[in-house]
Amino acid sequence: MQIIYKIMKNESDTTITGRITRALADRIISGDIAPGTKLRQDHFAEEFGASHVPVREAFRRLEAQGLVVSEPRRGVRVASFDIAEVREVAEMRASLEVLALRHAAPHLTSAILDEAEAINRAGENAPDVRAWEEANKAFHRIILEPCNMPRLMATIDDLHAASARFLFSGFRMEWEAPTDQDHRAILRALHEHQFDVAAATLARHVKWIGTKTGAKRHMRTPS
Amino acid sequence: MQIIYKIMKNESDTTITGRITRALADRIISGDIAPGTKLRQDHFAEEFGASHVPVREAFRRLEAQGLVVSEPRRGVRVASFDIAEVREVAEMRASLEVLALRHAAPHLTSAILDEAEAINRAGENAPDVRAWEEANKAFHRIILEPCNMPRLMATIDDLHAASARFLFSGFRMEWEAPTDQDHRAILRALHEHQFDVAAATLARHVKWIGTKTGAKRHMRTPS
DNA sequence: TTTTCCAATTTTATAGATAATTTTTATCAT
DNA sequence: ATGATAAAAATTATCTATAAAATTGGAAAA
Repeated sequence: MQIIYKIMKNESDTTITGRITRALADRIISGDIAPGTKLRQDHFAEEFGASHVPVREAFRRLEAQGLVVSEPRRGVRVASFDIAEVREVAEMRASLEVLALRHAAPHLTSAILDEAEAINRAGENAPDVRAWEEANKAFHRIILEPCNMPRLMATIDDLHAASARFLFSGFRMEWEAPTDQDHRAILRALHEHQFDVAAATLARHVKWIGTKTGAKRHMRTPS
Repeated sequence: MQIIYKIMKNESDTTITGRITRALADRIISGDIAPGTKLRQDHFAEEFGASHVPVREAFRRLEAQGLVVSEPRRGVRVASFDIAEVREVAEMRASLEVLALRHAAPHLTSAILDEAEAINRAGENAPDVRAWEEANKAFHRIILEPCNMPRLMATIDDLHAASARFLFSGFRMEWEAPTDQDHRAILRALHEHQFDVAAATLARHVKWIGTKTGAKRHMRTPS
């Protein structure tokens, strides 16, 4: 999967396929398009004023990210998920983010940690889930990025996208910005060079998000 | 990256895109097509007696697996790799395979362990690297699969493919089938329900493969 | 000789058209 | 009514054609 290093950057806007990929990913993650919905290529071709070829290519990328599933000759539909997958993604994130943190730790400057703290504060004041998730992603990314492992980061990004889906599906209405104790604890540990503590906290944090988020309802194909 | 659950099965042969994807992946992994080689869509379209549209879709899948890199409007080329990436993939594998093993452990029957042992023996008698790698992959897969985490397994599969590339590139000529002590140690630990020992051995084993394999030469774009 | 620039060629990206398959709908028999 | 069946419609997969961009090769200038 997922390894589409460039897609997260602006290179995707160069090509029609890129624009479509981004737009569809956004809608799927935000829950705008429900799990199980079948995605017709002509429909989106028309919507984006394009032919269906770039739409199909976008589908392939989304498939690689695990956002849609594709059955040959039967089209693609938005990937559905259940508690098991929520936990699976959380566990994968925990493992990989800890790995990233271990490698990033030596390169973490206090400038970076300060910025992380700023991002964290922004998250705590976020007006809605969407903004909070944005800050949350940014927080994780800024402290992990210095690991200098592009493939690892790409995989983590994909997992974040999956996590975000669960988050938006579960918390949609009854949500308020929490003060993120875990993030603070992680930063404190990093400041004091207690990398094992930081890693352990990060792992617990990510797994907790997993259970907290998806436990409420299953998002299954509407039958 | 990577999450193309179906591709490993036979579903890929249903469609032209699938056949092309499989064929190209095989050639890239085996080193048949060198890193950095630019892949022209028309060329493969002609070779496979198809148009370039399915070729492009195959490219997108390969891109997701990290086997090719694509620059908009400039085509795709076989992904090159260096020591850093070899180590990166090894570390990711170590983390994720340990995770998988932890979840698989409770479901490991002695029947499964016996089969794993048989596969291991087959690997030790393998006539060439290719056969050894096949057995190696099968060994890892059979003890991890019971974790029942499809996304995790798909990611691990992609990482295995990357590892195989390094293996084939580094050991091409001077190779002979080793008796795999690590595999045996892992099985022994699993038999005795010493899961932590098994996990630790697995992690060390995977990382060792990483260093041993890729250390010899860099595969960079021929300039 | 080297460099720069422009045209010719190649290659990618997208569109439009066609074939093949699946899904739906309507009809008929039980 | 219910279920099976077949024709019709819709949809996917692929092909052929066209447009746009990049690469190449060579000519002109320094």
